[in-house]
Amino acid sequence: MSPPTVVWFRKDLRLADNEALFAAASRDGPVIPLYIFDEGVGGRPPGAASRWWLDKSLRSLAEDLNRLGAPLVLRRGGAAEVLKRLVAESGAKAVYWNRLYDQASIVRDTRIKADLNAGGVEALSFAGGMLNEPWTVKTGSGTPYRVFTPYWRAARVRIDMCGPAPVVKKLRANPAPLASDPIDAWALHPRAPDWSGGFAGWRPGETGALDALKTFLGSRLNAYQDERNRPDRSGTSRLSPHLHFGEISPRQIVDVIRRDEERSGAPTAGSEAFLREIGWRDFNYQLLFHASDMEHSPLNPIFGGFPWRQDRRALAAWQSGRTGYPIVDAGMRELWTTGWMHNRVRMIVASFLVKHLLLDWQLGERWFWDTLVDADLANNVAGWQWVAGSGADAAPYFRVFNPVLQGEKFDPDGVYVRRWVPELATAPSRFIHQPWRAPTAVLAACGIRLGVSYPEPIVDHAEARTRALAAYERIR
DNA sequence: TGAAATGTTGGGGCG
DNA sequence: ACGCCCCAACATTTC
Repeated sequence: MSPPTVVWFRKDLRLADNEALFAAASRDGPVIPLYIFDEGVGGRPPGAASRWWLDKSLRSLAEDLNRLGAPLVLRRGGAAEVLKRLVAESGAKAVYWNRLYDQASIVRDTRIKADLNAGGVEALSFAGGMLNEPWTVKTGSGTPYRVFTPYWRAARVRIDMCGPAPVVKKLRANPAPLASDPIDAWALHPRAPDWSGGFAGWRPGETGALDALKTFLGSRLNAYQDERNRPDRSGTSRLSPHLHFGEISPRQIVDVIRRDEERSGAPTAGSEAFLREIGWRDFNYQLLFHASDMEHSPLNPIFGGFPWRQDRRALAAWQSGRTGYPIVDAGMRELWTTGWMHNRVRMIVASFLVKHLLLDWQLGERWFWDTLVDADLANNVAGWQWVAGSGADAAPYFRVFNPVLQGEKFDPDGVYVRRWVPELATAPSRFIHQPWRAPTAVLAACGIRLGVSYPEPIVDHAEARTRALAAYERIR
């Protein structure tokens, strides 16, 4: 009997387009699928919303693997030690995994690979969940791209060369059963209190991911370019958490879109716009790969001296959706309730924290990390630095979103605001994004008491804008 | 993947 | 009829 191969699952909780799993399944011996819950080395621990998702995603993966014949082994602890022990227990001669690209994971995995190899165990890593790995797309002079558009021009043509790995249909189980933690023991699902009631719309796991993609392609892709900025409608793919956990890979998405295009003749504006968003994900990964300290410090060094304010009350108002700006508050409450926020609104609330409140983007980044089901180091860090103006290809600092205009433009009837800020549900559309401008009689007729049932704006937009521009002048 | 300030233009009211 | 002014509407520039 050939020795078993361990497949170490990380951010690739899927059976399709899983190179490591496919390679292991193609060998003679049994396959031991393993997931390690490692809260120590290997980057920051997942936030609360991510833990909620991980719980369901692992259960789904375990079911799928059972169906293929090889049960998922769950273990907790330092990855190096867990792997060493499992290899000894099982007599495995190979450990396969799909690569991660953040600094902490790279350091850990490199060491593990060397240790395993030194112990006579073959350690192999495979291309994971990107269209192009971070080091593959370079400018003519060999440096990484810092601006998205030229990056995408170069990356876009390369993605056509790679197709997804075949779906794994059958696995040979390890003859001897291996100990596995009961997943309940990891307490990933919140209790006392269980605040996850609003997460019920999600279906973590590979099946849920494929269904989400199918629904999106079938009904929303065509209009994506126009609808994706409308938080009052469901124009986005909602694939972000599935992508983060690797329940579906970008390559699968490209593949499905391409076959869709072949059927209809030509690429549509919708599919190109959507691909571009997947391209942003790759772009962010390669930014963080080439500048790993951007997790903690601004990519543009002049922002190191930025005069951020300290204001716990303002931060709390932002976090809890009580800034008095309806579109901001709606977004923050959608996030808190569902673990997700529409991308357009993410830009608005982020701009508000950084520019209107002059609070350090890292405070917002940490909050998103804890509350988003799709919290992803590269996307989160790059996104916040983009908004703050300190990142690569960033929005210029003087570009200050006006939350009233943004609301009127992208949520014209206030449908989104009414949904998430029920205190304002009866406000006339004219004033839904600026209730403080409504005549007293109008407010009274709707039962709104500013400062009582809904807050007054915690900052004045014009003043905040001037203050932000002045702060920028100080570091310029 | 903005907004606000400033500049320009052209139609219409009006003396 | 003519010029002046007002002010949308749009364009450009500045932050």
